[in-house]
Amino acid sequence: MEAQVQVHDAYPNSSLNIPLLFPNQFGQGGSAPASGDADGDDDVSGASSSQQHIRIGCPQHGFVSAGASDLHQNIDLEHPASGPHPCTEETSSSGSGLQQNIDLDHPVSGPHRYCEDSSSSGSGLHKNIDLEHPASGPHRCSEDSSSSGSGLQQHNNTLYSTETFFKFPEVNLQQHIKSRHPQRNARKFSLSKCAGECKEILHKCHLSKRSSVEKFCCSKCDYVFTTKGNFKRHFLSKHSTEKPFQCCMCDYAFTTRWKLKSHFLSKHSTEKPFQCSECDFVCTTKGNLKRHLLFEHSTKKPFQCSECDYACTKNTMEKADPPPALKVPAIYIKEEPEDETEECAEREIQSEINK
DNA sequence: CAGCAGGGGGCGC
DNA sequence: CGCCCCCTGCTGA
Ligand SMILES: [Zn+2]
Ligand SMILES: [Zn+2]
Ligand SMILES: [Zn+2]
Repeated sequence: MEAQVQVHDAYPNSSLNIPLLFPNQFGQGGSAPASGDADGDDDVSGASSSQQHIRIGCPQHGFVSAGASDLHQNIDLEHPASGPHPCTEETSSSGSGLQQNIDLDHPVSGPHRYCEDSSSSGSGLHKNIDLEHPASGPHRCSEDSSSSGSGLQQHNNTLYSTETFFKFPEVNLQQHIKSRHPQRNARKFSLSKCAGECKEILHKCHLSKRSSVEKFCCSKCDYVFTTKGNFKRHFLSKHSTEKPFQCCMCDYAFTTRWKLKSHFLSKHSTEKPFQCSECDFVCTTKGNLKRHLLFEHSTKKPFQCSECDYACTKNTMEKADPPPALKVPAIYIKEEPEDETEECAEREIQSEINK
């Protein structure tokens, strides 16, 4: 929560300036694959972990856990000493490869919590600060060799330039890793049973015999993806509980950095960079502006019923203008008049009629 | 009607 | 892989 996510300009048409206050101390604001470990710990609230007084550092990455159980759990889950070493990214699944991965601990990476002003309050995460960073006790920063109290304090002050509000709110090691070391998370993912499962349910296929284009099919839901990356994203969002990208201002977590960014911009930023050219309306997303334009300033009704003259601005199950005479289920409202969708709609209608 | 989260396509690096 | 785009669905005013 404390460090900034590197902000690419998601809104090139605006001067949107997200108040990310903390320098990216961990490196280049690195790529953070949307992936996680296998523990399935989806509780991003971070507010529930039994606290013990003994702090034990994880030998793998130096983070000082709040409790021995946390540490143990971490070691079991994050640094398996044995096992099949499934890896999605490497053809080699040998133990040495695993060791190599482990040795790559803490590459340059950026933590991925969006943080706003320190004067803000109300984040459930914030209340954990005292748990993690009491006034005394050893605090080894996982990314920093500085382990002395004063050194760390200085370190934290540097990291979290807005006084002391955002330090380490995470209450256990896993949460710490999730929030601080996404890159590392990615590696863990590659080692985890989660990744193994991901690999298991990925079926490469060629949709058409004529086509040489490889497609990626999820065997769990039979969805076909055009790229492996899209499949992986799908896996993470649908078949995994991991959401490594946590918002610092609320308890929401996301599977991708971009979604976190979107969330932060819409929920925690006061900026509304999208201004309607026809009225005073402003909003946070381009999509909303587009919808507004469609609803408010367009006389076009692109969605024409194939069965009658009814037309409207929507093609969804949202409340649309009810058809004049008969209530036509949304399924009967055909899409934009493209050949394929038209055929599709016709087929659907036919099948409904046949029922 | 607007805010916002979820999810997939696709492009550029 | 990160990012942007788009669409969809849910929700509440
Ligand atoms: Zn699936
Ligand atoms: Zn948030
Ligand atoms: Zn307008």
